[in-house]
Amino acid sequence: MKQGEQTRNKILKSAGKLFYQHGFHQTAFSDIVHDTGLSKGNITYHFKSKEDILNGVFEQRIENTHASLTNLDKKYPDAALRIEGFIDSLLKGKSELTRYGCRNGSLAYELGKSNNKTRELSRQVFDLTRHWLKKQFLALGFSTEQAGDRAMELFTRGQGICVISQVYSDEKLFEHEVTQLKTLIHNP
Amino acid sequence: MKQGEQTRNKILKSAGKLFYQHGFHQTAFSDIVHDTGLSKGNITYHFKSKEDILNGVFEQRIENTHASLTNLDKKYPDAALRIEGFIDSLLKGKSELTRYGCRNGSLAYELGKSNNKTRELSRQVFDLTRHWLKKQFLALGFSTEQAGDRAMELFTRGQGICVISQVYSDEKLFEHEVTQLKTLIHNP
DNA sequence: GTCTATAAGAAGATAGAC
DNA sequence: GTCTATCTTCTTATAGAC
Repeated sequence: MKQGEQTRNKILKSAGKLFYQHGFHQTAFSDIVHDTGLSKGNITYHFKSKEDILNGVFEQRIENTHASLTNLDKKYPDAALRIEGFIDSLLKGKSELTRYGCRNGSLAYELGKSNNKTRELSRQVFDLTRHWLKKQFLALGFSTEQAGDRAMELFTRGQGICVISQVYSDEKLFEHEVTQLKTLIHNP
Repeated sequence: MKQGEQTRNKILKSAGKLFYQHGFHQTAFSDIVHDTGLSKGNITYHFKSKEDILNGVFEQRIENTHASLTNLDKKYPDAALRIEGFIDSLLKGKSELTRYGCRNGSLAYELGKSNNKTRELSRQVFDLTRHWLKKQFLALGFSTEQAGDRAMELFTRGQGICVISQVYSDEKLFEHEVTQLKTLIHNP
């Protein structure tokens, strides 16, 4: 990896973390400067504005989400196990998810009200997971309509759980609600 | 109503709308000045800081939520009808809810990451609805545990639907998902 | 590519007149 | 109670040296 590319990734990683943990508007340019240890000028060289960094973060997340889902496909041969693996990955991240909410959902919710570009990018990230889930439910034998409904229910409940358990700062609540999502795999 | 109180309410109404439609950090003090038609000095006379306005908005929402739920109690004699009335009120607000998300959830999600006071106030608003829902499910004959689970499921799904349908800017999606919440009233 | 220094603007909070 | 005017700080963006 060239040095420029390395710096670029460092900025995106740092900004992605800060936007997630504090929100976009509560993250100042100078926060990214501090966190990366780079100079303001250097960051500006790679990204012409804060919004430009945001777009880069989203692109990175599209890649990461795609990689995670592909990883589940490789790890588990069976659709039921894949969905279970997906839910388990939520459980594994319960501490972060309870504290800061969903990486994508919280950012989308903060910025989607006004920023169309962000809403479009959020949609792309969401679609990756939503379509993957639908595919798994189809493989389980559900009809197209049913599979779409199941995927959407699992998805919306996941998002809602993140909102609620963050407000209540309650990991037990998170765990209980997310575990219940597994009933969606089998019940008719 | 005294003039001071009138002005105070005017500020809260305006700020509540702006915080909801644009988010807290994307609403500047000057936006509230413009929207109310009042002077900056006058607003500062009633609220010593922007965060003070925020707290006022939350107090107002606690009152409004309480009033809405009491209203449902008066309007419908039966628990099933009350829950249905609750869900119908969501459907009635679909345009706003799809565009800006949940009044309380979106603000809670934006600010809950860092602001403890806000998280505490959000919790109070959430609890009102959550406990009310649980009470209705208890009246329907569910066990304490089941009623709590139902209330929480209805609540989290509602929140999740708001996040998702905002990202997709899709009222049809909102309507479809919210309507499905009615199955929670009867199914075992 | 990376740095320091600075500009230009917006934000929230304050002071004092009426 | 309500206004105008000002202060201070923070935030983003830019310019130019190395």
